[in-house]
Amino acid sequence: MESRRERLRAETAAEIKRIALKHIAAAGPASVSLRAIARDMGMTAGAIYSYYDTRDDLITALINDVYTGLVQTLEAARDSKQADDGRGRLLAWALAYRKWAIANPEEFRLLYGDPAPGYRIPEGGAAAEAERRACAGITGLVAAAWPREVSGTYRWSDFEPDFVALVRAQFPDLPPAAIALTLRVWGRMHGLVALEVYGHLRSQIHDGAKIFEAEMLDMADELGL
Amino acid sequence: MESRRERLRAETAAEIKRIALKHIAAAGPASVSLRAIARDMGMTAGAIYSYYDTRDDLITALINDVYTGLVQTLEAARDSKQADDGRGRLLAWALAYRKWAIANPEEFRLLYGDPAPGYRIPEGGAAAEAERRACAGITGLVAAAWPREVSGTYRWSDFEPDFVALVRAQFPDLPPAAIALTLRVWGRMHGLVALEVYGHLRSQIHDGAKIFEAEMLDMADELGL
DNA sequence: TGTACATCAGTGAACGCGCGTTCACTGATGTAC
DNA sequence: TGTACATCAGTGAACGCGCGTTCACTGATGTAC
Repeated sequence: MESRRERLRAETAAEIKRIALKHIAAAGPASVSLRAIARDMGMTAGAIYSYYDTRDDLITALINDVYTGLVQTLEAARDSKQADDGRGRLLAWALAYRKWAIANPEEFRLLYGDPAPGYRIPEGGAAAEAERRACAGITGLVAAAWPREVSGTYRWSDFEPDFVALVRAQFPDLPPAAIALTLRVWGRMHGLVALEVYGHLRSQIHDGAKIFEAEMLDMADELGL
Repeated sequence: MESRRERLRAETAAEIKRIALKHIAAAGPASVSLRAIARDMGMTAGAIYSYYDTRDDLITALINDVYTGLVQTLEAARDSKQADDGRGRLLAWALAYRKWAIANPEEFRLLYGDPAPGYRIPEGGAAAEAERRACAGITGLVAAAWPREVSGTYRWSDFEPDFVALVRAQFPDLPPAAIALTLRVWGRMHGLVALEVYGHLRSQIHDGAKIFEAEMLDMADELGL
């Protein structure tokens, strides 16, 4: 029931994002400028305002798209392994995370660095939704390794209520300590990748794949997977 | 043997950095602007060019100072523990890393995020020197846990030659696998801190201290410390 | 101690840039009769 | 099928902004005799 006009409109909105992403990939998140995008599209800068109210709105849309894409990639990698292969699923997720980051460093910076000068991430946006989904994915991977022993004792009140509600709905049997472990696993996956993408391993090592894989293998061992 | 003029000059150069750091702490690394600094100092923007040839030169100087300060903090924390307390020293270093990052989030972003729009880190600068020093510090902590078993087999050629030379001079008995472990330890320390500083744990947890400490305790255990 | 000169930190004005955003408008596309 | 009108995507010019950088200059501070 969508008119020709609506279709064209949606296509233009999508092309704006496509060009913006091209700029990000080429020169980093800071290079997203409405004028530059318009120039590339053969349009006037003002025209973009029919599609996005504000530059920040566009950035938000980009973050949503990129984050959703990343999560889909991770889920697909995980699901390429048998459901009962907890170890394989965890490793597939982790390696896909690094692979995506190395292949899309600027997009990684968009999500996990400073998205753009002066930009503030909106509180309840769709990026937060994608982040929740990623987090739930890791929780599922950790759940496969449960029960087990970890450092520290936790209560549900250690976590944000909204997040607790979400987790408990999806994983009714997991204790708070498992959530703590989920976040730790996430951090452990993230650390080497962030260092590598931001160039901090460059003067030590040419390729971070090997130590990242070793780290993830040992992590899987320690999780008992 | 320094003249009055030289002293004043050095003081002004230092004040420029001090004000720049204040701006970074207040509004992030992207907010460093020569004009804003000059304004705060009651000077003209052009005057800064007697002290720093370029905006990027100033940023480089800031990164050097901040990184050096961080490394000194870490070394001091480590050295507050007995030399034979390998576990205590590792934990002191790690906790000091997070504490510094949480207390100085914008400085952390300056070092580990995008320093400033359009800024490229110079190759052989003093920031690289500070990074080497940090890396050597962790190597020392890992050395205390050696020998032990880890995933993967390594050759010296897996690492950058300059870095290898440095490590072998300082720790002649360590094998390449220990260096790999050093980088992994660094990554593991960095991951949760980076996520927390960039706000990615905000919707899950109010305070990352507890899970970070648990992660570091388990890491020390796994290192056999 | 006093004078003549050199140094050099800081001024102020200018250059040229790209940016986000607004707004009155044009002209093509769609709709209703 | 043809006409009258409504919609609305995109124009182009403007606003005001802050930025890095350059440059001829002034005037105070230091130096040499």
